[in-house]
Amino acid sequence: MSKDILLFQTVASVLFMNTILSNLVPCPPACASCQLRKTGAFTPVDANELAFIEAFRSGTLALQAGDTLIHEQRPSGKLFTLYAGWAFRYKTLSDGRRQILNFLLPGDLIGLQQEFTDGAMHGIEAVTDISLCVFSREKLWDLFRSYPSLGYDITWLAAREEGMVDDNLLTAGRRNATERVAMLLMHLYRRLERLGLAHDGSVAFPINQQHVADTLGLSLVHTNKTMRRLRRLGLHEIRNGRLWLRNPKALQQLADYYDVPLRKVPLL
Amino acid sequence: MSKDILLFQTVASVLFMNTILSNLVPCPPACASCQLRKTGAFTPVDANELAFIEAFRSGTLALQAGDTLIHEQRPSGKLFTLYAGWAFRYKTLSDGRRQILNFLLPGDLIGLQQEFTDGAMHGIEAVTDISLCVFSREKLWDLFRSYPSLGYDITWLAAREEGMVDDNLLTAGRRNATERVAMLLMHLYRRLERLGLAHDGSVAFPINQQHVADTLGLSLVHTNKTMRRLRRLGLHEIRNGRLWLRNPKALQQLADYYDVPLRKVPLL
DNA sequence: CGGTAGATTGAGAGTCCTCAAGCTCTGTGG
DNA sequence: CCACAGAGCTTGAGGACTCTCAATCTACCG
Repeated sequence: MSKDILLFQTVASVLFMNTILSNLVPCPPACASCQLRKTGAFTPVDANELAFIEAFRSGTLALQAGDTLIHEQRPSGKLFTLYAGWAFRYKTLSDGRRQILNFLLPGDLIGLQQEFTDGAMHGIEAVTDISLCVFSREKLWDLFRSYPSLGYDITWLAAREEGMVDDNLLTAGRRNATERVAMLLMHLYRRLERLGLAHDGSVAFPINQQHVADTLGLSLVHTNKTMRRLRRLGLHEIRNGRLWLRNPKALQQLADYYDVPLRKVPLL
Repeated sequence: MSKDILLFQTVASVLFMNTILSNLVPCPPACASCQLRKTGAFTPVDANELAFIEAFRSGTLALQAGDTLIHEQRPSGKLFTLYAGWAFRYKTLSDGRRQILNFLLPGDLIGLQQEFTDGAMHGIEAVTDISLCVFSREKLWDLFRSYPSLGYDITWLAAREEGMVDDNLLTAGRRNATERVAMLLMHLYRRLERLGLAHDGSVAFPINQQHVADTLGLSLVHTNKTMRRLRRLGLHEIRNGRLWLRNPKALQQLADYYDVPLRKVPLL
């Protein structure tokens, strides 16, 4: 830590420091100044809806990389919208084998299944430092009653996430290691790009090979060898926490990936 | 076909014949006489809601085993509730590899993702002859607006189905062949049991080993060898289209399966 | 009795996994 | 300024699990 930073720390709160050090983007105090909505990736809401969302929101929350937002098995009582950073949903078997179900990126609604699903639960863990808007579950019914349009949006989000898990199941069940890696790279790149998070042909890529392995249902070693090969073939490059698709065409073909028209998505 | 049947055919419509021959249970003309609701597996609705559902329903449909209800890629414009029989959701890669995403049993809502999901679509195929209630998608928004409680129910169903796909992803990604088979047998048995479809310790089991393989992400041959072994070990038995769990404890342990308290589920 | 769908089995080949080390980079402490 | 520890990435080797190919067998149907 440099002298300047140390000096700075004497006048800034530790919390704020963490923010600076990790590049965490905190949630804005009011939904009106939400930066996510300005990306154009989300469906617009009218003033009334926005006001309701604002009232629905019970606060914000910041977690550090590696923290657990929702524990497997333990119901959470809250809903969240991920505002900044990466997280993932996962399930584990009792002997520790872990499967990542899907990654959560800014704008994703978190915790909906906790309420409804009757199977065992899933956990949610932060990949990077993250900031979230918090909603209380008790008010969810109010939302459906008062603003059916928002209820409709929530159903949309639920169905969209299911579609994502569907894709991951197809990948884990029927693609080989090479195809799986290619699929994941394409999928994440496109999602981030849609959010306007691609810069100079690259996107942030904060996950490690263990995350990739747990997502794809592969071992760490085989994941490594597969990614290494794809990199040697010049298909992609991961460096300094960023991902470049050096040959998207080839990756797309390998993965049997189809680009879909980017639709706007609801944002709560 | 026996003489009696041939004789009978002369006075009955072919459609009706199909019904008889396949044991198809047709949808009742009115929701008030819905047999599914009487099973006790579903959350009760009040008279107003029931009336709305009745109005929402635009008709019924019967399909034969093997028929495709919704084609991959092609949007369907309709929603369905499966009334009787088995179906499944699936996705395929362009070279034909198929992954079954989840099985659909009586009471399951079908086609919700078609509206919302932005990835490629999934197909839906009938395993047995099936009968369905049909709803027009245009009225879905009406439903949310007029009966927020039903909108809430639909979100519930969407989240519940996602939970099921989550489980299947964990299975395909992290369980070995033996565990996968054990998991599927437990899962299907419990779901059918909950619907009151277990009789004398067995449930209908109309799927073949190719279905099992496509569900679990295994090859047909390896699926066969695995199921054969479990049967030799006395864990289960499949005969005449029915499934017996001869040793549920062992299956449960193998699969790392946890029985969950059976909650009532909404029914549209 | 031939034809077809589905279940079985054997054999050999691959893909993927586990075990075991090294290597690189970064932050920490002496 | 360098040794050291920890996290993450890489590589090699051998073995286990699954896959593909090829038949055979059974049950049911016309």
